[in-house]
Amino acid sequence: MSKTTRLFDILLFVSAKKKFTAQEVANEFNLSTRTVHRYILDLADMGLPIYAEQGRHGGYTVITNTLLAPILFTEDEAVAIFFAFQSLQHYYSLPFSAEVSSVSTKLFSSLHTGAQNKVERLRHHLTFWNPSRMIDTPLLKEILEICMSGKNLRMKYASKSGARDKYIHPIGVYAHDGLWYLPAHDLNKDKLLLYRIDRIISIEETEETELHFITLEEWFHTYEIKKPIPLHLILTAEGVRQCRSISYLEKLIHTNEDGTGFIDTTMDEGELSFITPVLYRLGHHAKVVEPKQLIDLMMEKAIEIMGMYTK
Amino acid sequence: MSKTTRLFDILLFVSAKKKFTAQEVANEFNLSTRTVHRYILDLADMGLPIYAEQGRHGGYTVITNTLLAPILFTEDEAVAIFFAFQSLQHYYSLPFSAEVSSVSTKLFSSLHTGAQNKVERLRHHLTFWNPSRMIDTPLLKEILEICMSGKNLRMKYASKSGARDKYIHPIGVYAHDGLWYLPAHDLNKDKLLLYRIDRIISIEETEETELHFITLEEWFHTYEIKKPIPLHLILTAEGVRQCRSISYLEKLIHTNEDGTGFIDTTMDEGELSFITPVLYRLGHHAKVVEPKQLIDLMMEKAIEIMGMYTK
DNA sequence: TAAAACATGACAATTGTTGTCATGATATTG
DNA sequence: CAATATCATGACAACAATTGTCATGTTTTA
Repeated sequence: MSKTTRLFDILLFVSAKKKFTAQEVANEFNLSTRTVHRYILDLADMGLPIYAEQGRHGGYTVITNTLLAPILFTEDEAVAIFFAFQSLQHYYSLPFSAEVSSVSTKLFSSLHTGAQNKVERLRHHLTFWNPSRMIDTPLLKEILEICMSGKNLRMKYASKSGARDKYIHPIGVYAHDGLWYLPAHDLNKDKLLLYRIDRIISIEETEETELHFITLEEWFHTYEIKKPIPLHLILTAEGVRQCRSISYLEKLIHTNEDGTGFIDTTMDEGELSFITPVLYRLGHHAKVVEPKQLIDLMMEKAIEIMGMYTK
Repeated sequence: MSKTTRLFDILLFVSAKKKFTAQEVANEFNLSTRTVHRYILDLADMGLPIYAEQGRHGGYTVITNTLLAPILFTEDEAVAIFFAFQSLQHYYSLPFSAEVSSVSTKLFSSLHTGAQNKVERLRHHLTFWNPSRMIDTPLLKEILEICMSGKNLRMKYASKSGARDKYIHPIGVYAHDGLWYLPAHDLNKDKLLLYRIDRIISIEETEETELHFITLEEWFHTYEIKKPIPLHLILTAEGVRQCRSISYLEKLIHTNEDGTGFIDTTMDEGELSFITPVLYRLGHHAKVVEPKQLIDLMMEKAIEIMGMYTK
């Protein structure tokens, strides 16, 4: 085996072990301790942050986190990583903010000047934008930990009606539009609900549970209709155009030859509150045929608004 | 210099040069051609995709993109890259889709089994969600190129009133909520406008221009009020709560001791169309005091809706 | 056919690596 | 304080790897 390969093997071995003696490495790799000392000098020269403690119970200690085998990237790949991180930049809270900047620095400095310029130029013309929020989500990391541990959670939550105590089994966390959400099984109400993590005031971890709950992936793909109600809309040509930009509706549009269209599907009653403002904005470009409830909600709102501004 | 270092130097040299002869490398690094041949064999063994053409004008050719010096990452950094890419996963179109999967594979396979499991577990509990769109944006890459070249652009654009020819100077592209946008200077109307890239039907590049336009960064930070109008809202406690989730308004909220609040600011007339549906949804939780125009728009909408559903 | 390139083998000269032994420094333990 | 376990470093011979030179091919093209 070549010296280089062996050196990297030792690098991985010691960086995983964090603390070790020369003798241990010598045994593991069948080398003399003298050679191990020489190797460690080489690794230190290569920049591995390692220090030695002398005397009985002494030994070497590696400071960094566990290292990975060196990876060769192409320039294009480095650029992709760069912009992937850029897309996270707008988040006020992230589970791994330190890593984002350390990786960016490593990559950027390993690019030659020409490529660095190219990245800089790209940065002036390409962005992944998210609303930059001022809302802090201090409990994010802790809640993610609890999700992974499979434990239940008692928390104080700032709901519509004030601070409430909740007892839940968290499924996972996800970010959307600059905010962090927590889908969870409410153990008091026995149903799946969605919480905003920034609205969680305090938490109190509890025991592990035996019960199996769905995963986050399943949560996203579960589209459970509990109380099915019909949704039937008639769209003008402009209505079709606008609905195509609404991810929730775009897959449901049927288009006529003249450019107008319609939507005829079944939805869950719970979605009414989401769809009402959408249809509100569409105005006469989307006429609701069914359900009656939706028409009523829109009328109510219209009356509410009119009542506010007419004497 | 150790063989390894030299080998990597040569790797970087040849991967940047793409096509070269053994003699060139021998001169560059002061080696005999025999040794260079041996080195190239080593690199090929290490997996560098390289092939040789024999005969006069022959030489070696490296197939991949330019490679970077090998980079050592920590496990945590690898995980961060993973999830950064995950956040891009929902985009139907990306300027660098191939790289995303190649990097993910490289990183994942370099993790040891324990860490692979950890990533898998994290994946079940952490997601960056974006609406997954079905809208294709085939011209994205080309338009990004044109942005970077500084050229003007003639295009056919599917606007509200049908396909229109536009003559613009593109500033840059950005993604938001699963869609790609193009801020650009309209050279006919002489003002900054925002286009949806998926609505661009065809493009036709034109000459470079001398004029200086703003960068994408500046575009995001420019908040130009052309026709200032006042915005004065009175919020209930629930209105305050809801406004805090609207990134556009959250910074403007003033809160009273009892939990209610108000917004008193100046905005541009152009923002009226954006803010009307927002206030509509807030209903009686946000009462508009000023401007009159906004009240009128809301009343109009309310009348439009009422007219649709009353005989 | 000559020239320019890759391909590969043999071999001696040179260079690099390793283990052994030796010596020293430093910290801990009984 | 002496014994012990650890790092640190030097010298040197045995061994292993690398390199350059020379030789002999092959392939392609002007």
